[in-house]
Amino acid sequence: MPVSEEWYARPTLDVARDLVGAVLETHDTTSRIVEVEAYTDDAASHFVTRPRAAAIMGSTFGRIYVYRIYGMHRCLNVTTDRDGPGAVLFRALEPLDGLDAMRRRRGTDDVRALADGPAKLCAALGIGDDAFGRPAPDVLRITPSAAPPRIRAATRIGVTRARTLRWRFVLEGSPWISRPVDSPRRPR
DNA sequence: TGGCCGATATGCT
DNA sequence: GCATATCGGCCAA
Repeated sequence: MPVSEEWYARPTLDVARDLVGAVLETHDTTSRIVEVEAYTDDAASHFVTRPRAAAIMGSTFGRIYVYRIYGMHRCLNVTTDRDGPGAVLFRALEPLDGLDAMRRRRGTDDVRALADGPAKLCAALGIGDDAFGRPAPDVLRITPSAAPPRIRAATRIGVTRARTLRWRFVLEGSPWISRPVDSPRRPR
């Protein structure tokens, strides 16, 4: 059973963890979510660094938040938390079905590289700026895994602030993640 | 209104 | 490992 908007109203970290291992369907693709990151009101969050563009993080839950970065890339989030600002960034997917559509939109035949990064998966799914603000269930059908998967927590990728937070969550042992998890003993 | 910077991807050394 | 494409969002001035 796909989740409703209400499912995203819970605390951001709970939603983020529950998304790992879930099956994600769009109108023409099916994937497993293998890597996400959580953002709330921490120093690295767009709610802080892009207060206007990311205001949706504070005022909604269960809505699509798409942002642009480095001019050409788009990344996909869902807003969370009824009681405060929050969003979960989708960072990597394991493609299950609709591979041809993904290949076409990504412009590559390398299955490994179809969705192993936030901008790559956004392109692979065909999510554009027009999805901004739409109810998540209208765009993404999310079905959490029946049995809780093994999850590994790590530091978030590419952020320069709030580096100590381990709010990157990956599916243990998945070969589809965007980068190896960092060691807890050697924070960067 | 100018200038800096970024939750990235890719190609080259 | 490193350079760089490419541009919206933001804020200082």
